Parts: sequence; C-alpha cells; structure tokens
Amino acid sequence: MNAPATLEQSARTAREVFGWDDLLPGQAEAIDAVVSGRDTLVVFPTGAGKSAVYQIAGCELGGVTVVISPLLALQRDQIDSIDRAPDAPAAVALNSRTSASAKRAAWAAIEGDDAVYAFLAPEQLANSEVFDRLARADVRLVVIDEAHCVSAWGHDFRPDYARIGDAVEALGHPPVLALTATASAPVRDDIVSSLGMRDPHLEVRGMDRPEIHMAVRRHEHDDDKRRAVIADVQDADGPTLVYVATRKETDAYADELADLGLRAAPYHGAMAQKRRDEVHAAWSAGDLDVVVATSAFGMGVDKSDVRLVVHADVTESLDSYAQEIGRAARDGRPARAILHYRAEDFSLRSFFAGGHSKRADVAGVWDELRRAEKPMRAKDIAASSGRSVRAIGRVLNQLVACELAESGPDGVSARTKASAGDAVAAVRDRDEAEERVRASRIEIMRGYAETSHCRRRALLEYFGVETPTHCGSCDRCDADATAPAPVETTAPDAAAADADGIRIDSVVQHGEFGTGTVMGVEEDRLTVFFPEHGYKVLVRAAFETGVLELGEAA
DNA sequence: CGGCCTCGCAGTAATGCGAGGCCGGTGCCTTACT
Repeated sequence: MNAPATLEQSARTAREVFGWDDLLPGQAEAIDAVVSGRDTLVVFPTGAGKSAVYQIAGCELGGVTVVISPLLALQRDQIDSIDRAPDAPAAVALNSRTSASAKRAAWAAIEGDDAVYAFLAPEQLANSEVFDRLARADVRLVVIDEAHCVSAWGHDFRPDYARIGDAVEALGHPPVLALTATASAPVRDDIVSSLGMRDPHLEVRGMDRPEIHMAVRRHEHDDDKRRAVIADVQDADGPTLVYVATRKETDAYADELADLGLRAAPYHGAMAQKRRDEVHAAWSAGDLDVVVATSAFGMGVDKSDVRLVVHADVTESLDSYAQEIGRAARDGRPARAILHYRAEDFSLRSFFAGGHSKRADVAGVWDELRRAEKPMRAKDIAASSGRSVRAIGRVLNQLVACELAESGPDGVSARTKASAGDAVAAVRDRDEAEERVRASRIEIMRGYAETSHCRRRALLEYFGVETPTHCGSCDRCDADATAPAPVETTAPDAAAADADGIRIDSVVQHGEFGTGTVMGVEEDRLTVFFPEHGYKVLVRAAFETGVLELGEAA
C-alpha cells in the first residue's frame, strides 16, 4: 500500500510546491493514508508540521480542501502561510469578516477547476447557502484543525462543533483529516465518533517534551501563592506565560508585574479585539516579558522561545494543561512549567464543569421539535422561546446524543414519539454522565498535582504513552535524586503488568462501570476511563474479587 | 464551591462586621447603528 511512488510524489510536492526539503517523521505516513482515501487522525506536537499534512494531501487530491478552523485569526495565519509558498494552490476564507467581493472571488475559486483550500469556522456549515454550495462543489478532503475543540467545545460552548460529522456525511464523506497537538485516548475516541470517522488511521508522534521541566507547588494561602507566582516570573530566563483562571486575575497579576518593572500585559477573551491583537503582536515580536492570560491565549500563538509557563490555577483537565505548557520550548531549548495551586482552586473548575440543561428548556425544545414539520435550528427555537441560542443548541445536541432526535444539514428533527417527560429524563441522565466525566477529568488534574511519583510519567500515561519510572526532569525526580540512594530500582510496574497482563490501553470489564480503558498502571492501582463514569482509580485486588476482568482487546 | 461586593446595622463618627446575593471561561455569528 505504501507505494514508494506515492511517497516520492509527496516528497516532490513538498519540495516543488511548498519549498520544504524533507518530510518530517509521520508526515509521509499521514499524507499517504489521506491520499489513499482513509480517514486519519494526526496527533503531532506544534512545530511537527501538522499543517503540511493537509497542505500536501490537498494539493495531491486536487479539488476543494475544506479546512475547518476554530478561530478567524488561525484561518488568516494559515492562508498567509500558504500564500507565501512558491507554487501552492489558492487559499480562501468564508466567514463573517470576509467582504462581499472577497466572497465572490472565494466562490469562483471553489467552484472552479483548480485545487483550492477553503477555510471556515464550523458555524458556517449551519448556513444553508454556504453548505449547499459546498455540497455541489468538488470537495475531496475535509480537514478539522485543532480537532480537540470537537471534544472540548462541541458538547455545549460551540455546539456547531458537534454537527461537523453530519456535514461530512452530507458531503458524501470525503476523507476526513483531524489534526491536534494533544489528545488523550478518551478525547481521541470522542473526536473519532463525533466526526463519524471510519476505521481511521492514527498517527501519533512525540507527545513527550523532555525539554520542559515540570514542577508543582501547593499553597495554603492565596497570598503565599501570589508571592510564589510573582517570584517565579521574576526568576524567569526568558519570555514567560502566566495562566490564571479568571479575567480579573489577568489584570491583577499583570499590574503587579508591571510595577516590578517587567513588560507585562493581561489577555482574556472579553478584551477588545484590537487590544488582543496588540498584545499578541507585541508578544510575538519579543516586546513583552510576560503575558498573563486566561485560556483564551494560546491557539495560533507561535513563539518559539517561551522559557517558562506558570499556572497560578489548575486547569480543568490534563489535556488543557498539556496544551498550555506545550507552548514552552518550541525551539527545543530547556524551559520550565510550574503549577501553583491551593486545594480550593479546584472548586472553580467544578463550577465550570457543572451546568445542567433546564428541565423546562428540554421539555419546551422537545415539544417544539415534535410539533415541527421540518428540521429546526437552535436560533429559530431560541427566538420563540426567549432562551439563549447556546442553551437551546446544547439541548439539541443532547437530544441527538440520546438518539431521540437526528440532525441533518437543515437542522434537527425528532425521530421518536417519546413524551416530554421521557426526553427530560434521558437528557438528565446524559447531563449526569457528562458531568461525571468532567468531574473525573478534574480529579485526574488533582492526581497530577498531588502525585508523589514522576510528573512526566503521570502526564504521559494519561496520553497513553508508556514511560520509564523516572524522567529526571521534574520536581519529584529532583527530590528522589537528592534523597538517599534507593535500595533497589527494578521496575516494579513493568513486572506487575506482566503478572496479570494489564497494560495501558488494555480493555477491562467492571461490574458496575462497564467497559473501560486502562489509562495508568501503578504497583497496586489502575486508572481506568469509563465512558459513562469518567476516570476511576481502582485497586488491582479488584481482579481477585472478580469485580474487574480483562476484556477483549478493542 | 469560594471570593467579593453590597447592604444593613450599630449608634455618635468614622468604621467594622456578618448575612446574603451574585459571579466566575473558551468564539463563532447577526444586525442595527454611528
């Protein structure tokens, strides 16, 4: 299948069309899978050339390559980069900022005969004019950039992310290429099932970032934490990112750092777009020592010499934590990641993880759907009910997920005659399952913060990468190195793994939680992910009592 | 859940304290007005 001719062709395209001398590890394999028509999920760290995969594959497939991208700024950057290539196909954007004349030009290109990349946000697919014209065009590849957004945002924040799979089907299921920098096994599964990917080729490279030293400090009092964060920033060897949980804290820390003479700026999603752009530009140009930001800052920020990432609060998952610290050391030189937290800090994350659909909303939406003769969209129902489009979109997603409704290119329609009471109950069960999963992700974050073992191992195991017991580049390993020499350093975990055949990614059956996937293996404990219940830490002894059994490999 | 703000109270002057309420993140999009 890996016909050398295909690889040679890809290498030639890379060289002649884009001006790259060599393909990086994994790129050729991913391109080959896509060009041969396979759905493909690529997990490469930033800088490993994710974009090149779709650029080369799209060029070879010809026709229209639809690139779904979460931020307008990312779309601009990608288009600029394609425009700079020596001989690449045209790249156009379709979004709310595209002028009428630019839109006409874009459609002319999309409906013409030459290869073209068309960039759009997932919300555009809900616009029937855009979708219908795309459906008639010669779409040969659909790319989902920053695909972790499907899992992170599709459930409620940006419900259109959950609709991409339907759009892909309606387009006749051209090959789907999903790209992301970090994705744990449950997130990968979520991406694959949400996008409706069929038997996807999986290409995962280089999750480990050994150049980033990892450390955690726990505090009792907020004052102590603030002082420690400020001290870390003052000690930094270069550009520094500080992540905080709230907008207000971005100002508080940035002010304090500025008073100490540092070039500091706050950044969060509620700032004026112009100001956000200024901070972004100043940071990229090296005119700032430190940016203090909420999670709004990061995607599309490409700065190679970040030396320190300080978290003044915990994130809502290790996936997010890995994304955020992964912005350090892209130049490959040493950098540090330090997490400061208090036990109370987890409560804000729990608050964000909560959030049920209101019973009245569910009942109202369901009644309206059942009565409607045609598919409905969130904005139509929201207009008549007085509820927000987001709340309604969330309810629609849940009804679809419960298989009470189905979604198509024109919206969502009921597929059963279930009563409003049944719909409310089904959605409540689903809400509770999702909340359990989110809560367990926070618990995994807590587990990372509180582990007495190697931090890197804790992080990498979460991403399904088996690792040595000690990385030698985290605070836990540093402490071990200064402690009296250990008596014996056999690898107990590997030996234990062999004893009952349990490894990372093993599938297990649990009496209460159902089928799960092993995410972490320690001497006496296993961390297992159950789709309906989230992450559970189980004692190995459960095997002896028969509560847990080794299942069939997936 | 926890932090922060406001309010009412006490009661004699300028502040302090507890109770109660509210807020907390991420970005497309549209549409009406300067």
